[in-house]
Amino acid sequence: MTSFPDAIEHAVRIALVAAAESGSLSPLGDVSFVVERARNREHGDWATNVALVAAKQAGVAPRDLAALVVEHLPDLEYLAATDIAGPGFINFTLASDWYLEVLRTAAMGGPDHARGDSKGKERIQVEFVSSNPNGPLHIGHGRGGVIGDVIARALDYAGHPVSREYYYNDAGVQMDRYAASLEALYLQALGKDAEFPEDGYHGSYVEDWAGELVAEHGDAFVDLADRRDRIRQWGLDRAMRNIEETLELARIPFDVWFSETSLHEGGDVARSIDVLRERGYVFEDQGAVWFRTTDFGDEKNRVLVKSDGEYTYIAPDVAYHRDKFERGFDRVINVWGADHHGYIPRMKAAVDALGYDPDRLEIVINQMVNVNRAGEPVRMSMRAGEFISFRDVLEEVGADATRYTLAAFSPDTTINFDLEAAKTQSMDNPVYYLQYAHARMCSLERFAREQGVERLPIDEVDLTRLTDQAERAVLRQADRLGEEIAEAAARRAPHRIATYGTDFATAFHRFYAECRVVTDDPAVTQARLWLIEASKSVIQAVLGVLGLSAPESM
RNA sequence: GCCCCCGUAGCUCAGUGGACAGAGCAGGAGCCUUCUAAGCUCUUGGUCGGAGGUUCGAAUCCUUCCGGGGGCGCCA
Repeated sequence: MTSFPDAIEHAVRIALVAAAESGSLSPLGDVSFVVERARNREHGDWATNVALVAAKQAGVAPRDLAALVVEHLPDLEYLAATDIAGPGFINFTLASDWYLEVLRTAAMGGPDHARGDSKGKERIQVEFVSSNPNGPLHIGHGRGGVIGDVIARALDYAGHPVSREYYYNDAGVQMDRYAASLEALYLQALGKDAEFPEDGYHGSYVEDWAGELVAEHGDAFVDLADRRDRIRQWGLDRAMRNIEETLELARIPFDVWFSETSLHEGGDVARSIDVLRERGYVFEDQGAVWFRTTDFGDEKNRVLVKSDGEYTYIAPDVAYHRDKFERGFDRVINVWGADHHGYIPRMKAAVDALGYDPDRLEIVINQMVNVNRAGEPVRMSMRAGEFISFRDVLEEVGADATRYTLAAFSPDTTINFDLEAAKTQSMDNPVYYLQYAHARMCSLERFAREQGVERLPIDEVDLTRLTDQAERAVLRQADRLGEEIAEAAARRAPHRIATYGTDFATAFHRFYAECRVVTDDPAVTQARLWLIEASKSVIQAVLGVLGLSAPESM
């Protein structure tokens, strides 16, 4: 089957050569031009700027060059018209046959009809959330979670083998502080004398969980020699359970849960430092072991092993990234909050120093989320104790509206997440606009059935009865599905899918308003029922990649 | 001081080299005795933060300044 825009680009190149051979144009070298969808309907379906970019080299005015290209253009399937417009754009209008192909493909292929081919696609790991297992996820983790999840879903749809991974720091100092806090509260709850650690965790959840610990184990841990370790393990399990439950509520699945401790126990941390040392990037100074990241453009060198013999967080992270590449991923994407952006040069340096191309590690940074309630800021400090968790938000606002709010904006933009606005079932909340389109499609099909209208096999239906502009507009939008998701995946820009979904829903809602589906004309009714089937495929694909539910009625 | 993100309509944001800058909300005017009005149509509203530059062409790329947010540890 013909595929656009490739077919047009190919035809234009042929035309350039043909024009040169006919003597009306001096031969051009490699010309770099684009063929893209026209923004306005008056500009047809596809447009190329070839005449604008090549005019200077050809020594011909853009519009004249465009005319030469059009004149020598070979026959192209599905092409209905070419026009020269504006400063020298060539616009291509497709025949309605093309859109009936789009309809058949979408209607028969279901939501997966526009999935990309996996042939030759990079194997990609997406690592995200990766919150420390010492407390609930907050909204920032939630944003990273939704962004990583949608990127992974989009990559998968585009044809990439994808592995979704959660890395948890269950070793390290933060874990000690958390365990010590739990331990102190546990002992205090049992009436024992215990001092709360100065750098302990103050969240009210710590108190709640210490209470659970007492309820579960009573004073069984009090006199144990390995009390702290037992409590640490219990606390780890408790936190992980909370995190897993929250992610499940948010519909964010993972393929691999990777433990930092496993790196230490497997000797990978020490081994990775050895690798760096062998490659000449390690030195000792003031009793500490240093990684010469400045060799790779970092602003200063970084400590791997502190003078007290403890690893810094960098050491296991080096080991972890080495492990990722040893597992054979072509590309590794990490989704981090903006507060970690300064860490990128270090991590890139590590990958480089280990002998891997640092470009294979990509970091997607997402900006902060401010939580408001009816315009008033909600305090978000972990330390202050009172903070609204991601789970609280999911439970209050619902997974659909929460996910949409976190996915619909560019990761580069700071989000002001207003709980009241997100809960409102209005157009402040475009998630309903998308879902309503789906519910409407289902409702139309139900109504047809209730009226005794049976949809005939598509081969027996005259799709050429779809002649309304609104019908064609739906199919024009439907045609974009595959490339929009692929583009969103390639740019790591999940919000593009939400934008596209809104465009599609708009076209559908307009169709609904313009065209009555169940009519006195059975042929038209049949054709429109198939248009709805195709539309369902598209909207379900969009909702699926965004991880939103597709309600059959609202 | 250095680094990252943002600055586009009253508000929240799309648009990162193309053709008159878009959407939703808010404001104004219409559309339900036949398929869901969580919808549709029309309309008001913009020096794309400022100034230079590159280009046939700049909201988009470069420089610089201004404003807002975040980050710069032998913490993670």
